[in-house]
Amino acid sequence: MAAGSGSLMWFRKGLRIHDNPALEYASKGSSFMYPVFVIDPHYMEPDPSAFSPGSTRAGINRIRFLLESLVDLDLNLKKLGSRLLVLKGEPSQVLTHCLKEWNVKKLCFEYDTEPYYQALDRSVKDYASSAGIEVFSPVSHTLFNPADIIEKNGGSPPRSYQSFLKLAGEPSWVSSPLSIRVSSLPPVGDVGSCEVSQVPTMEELGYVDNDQDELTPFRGGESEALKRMTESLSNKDWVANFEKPKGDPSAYLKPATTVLSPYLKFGCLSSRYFYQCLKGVYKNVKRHTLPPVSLGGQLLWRDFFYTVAFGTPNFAQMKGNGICKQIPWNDDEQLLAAWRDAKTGYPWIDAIMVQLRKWGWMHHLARHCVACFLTRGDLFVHWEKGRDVFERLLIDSDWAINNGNWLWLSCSSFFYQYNRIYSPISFGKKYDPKGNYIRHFLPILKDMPDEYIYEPWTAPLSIQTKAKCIIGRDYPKPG
DNA sequence: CAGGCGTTGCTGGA
DNA sequence: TCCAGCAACGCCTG
Repeated sequence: MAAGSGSLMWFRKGLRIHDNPALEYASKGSSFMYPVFVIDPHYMEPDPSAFSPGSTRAGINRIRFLLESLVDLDLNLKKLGSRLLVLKGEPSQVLTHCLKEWNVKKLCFEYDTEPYYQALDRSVKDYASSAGIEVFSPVSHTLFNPADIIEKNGGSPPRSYQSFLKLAGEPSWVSSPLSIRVSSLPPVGDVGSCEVSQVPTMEELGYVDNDQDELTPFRGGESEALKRMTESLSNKDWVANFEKPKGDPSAYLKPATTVLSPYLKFGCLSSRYFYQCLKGVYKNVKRHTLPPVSLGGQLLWRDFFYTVAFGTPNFAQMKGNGICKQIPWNDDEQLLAAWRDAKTGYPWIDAIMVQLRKWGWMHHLARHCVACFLTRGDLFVHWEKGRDVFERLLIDSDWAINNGNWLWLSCSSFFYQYNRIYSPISFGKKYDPKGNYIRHFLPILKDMPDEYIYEPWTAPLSIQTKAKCIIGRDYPKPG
């Protein structure tokens, strides 16, 4: 096939050109480079039996976000003289076939700490080394290498944020420039018999009858990520004074946070580049907030959860998880379904669940409210059940962070002050006394007077009639 | 092994 | 807006 040396750049996360060491290495000294993304049926196969449109593991919002990110990646590759090759199938089989067919000498992909990729990458690496192919798999998804932190701590991950900070220190790369701009890439070689396609549409993937009436307002892709980051960082005052717990969870027209999490999840934005840019802002202001509440602190939380998740066997479950408190949760499918389908009868809780379903994103504190409500706060349903719903519906769904936060909120690990419960009535009222957030996501309650919007079951029947919302008929009464 | 402390609770009072 | 009181867990440090 290709004379000289060819390389294969395998994209999974890390859907970006900037600060992408695997891409840089793949392009260096190669006469051909094959940039590949594999549509993995494990994640992408439509599942009509799921509780909302999408696949078994991802709702349509996240699948759409991924496809948008791939389209943008393809465009950015094309500007550099390359393009994205999309293939379908079980990734290790597809990869093995491509490696054989294209006769490449180098296989490059970003290191991934999730169990699914740990197993997958093992099999791909095994094949590559048996075939004499060089494998380059750098850590570039997080600020630190989780394995380094664990080693520094004597083999086990730190279990508190403060001890994590001490172990981590400043990232080694922080003062040296990251590779942000790429001027050109090697051309794509002959694809031979491999079935290469363009980035598919939702319809081509088999998502035909999307009955969802409102889709996420957040568009995927590296270009959008960089634009969004630049906009957020341009408000230096806001950046310098950012305190996560002071954000307003009911703000939806202009969210109280950056909403960069979905871009970090897919690697459309490099967390390291974000960190460096943030440092640049901090340098130019008199004073700024600090971890854990600062904006930079949020990136460190991300690394904290990646580190604990990587170093904890059975992290994503209660049983066999050494850091998880063993709690006799109930297994009530009806309570779970009411929570999942926004039918608890508490407008604040239900509105958040509707935002999750429609947007695939809610404010961090809103997530806390519904997670607390499902588990230790009210329903006492197993955190793994809530985790599954979030994992599927969130566009920023991240294995380590999602599981970590469910462990946190259910008081199973990291946090144990179980008497601190978010009130499903008064917590939201503090921020949004008129209930604008509820009215937007639960329009059935849009004419309910302010004084009853958080507790509509207390409204006299005459008021309910006037508001065209009878509790128990048009909107549920709390169980 | 005891004491300090922990990103983001709630209510009620000043 | 800030505080005390509530009741009280378990990790980390010395």
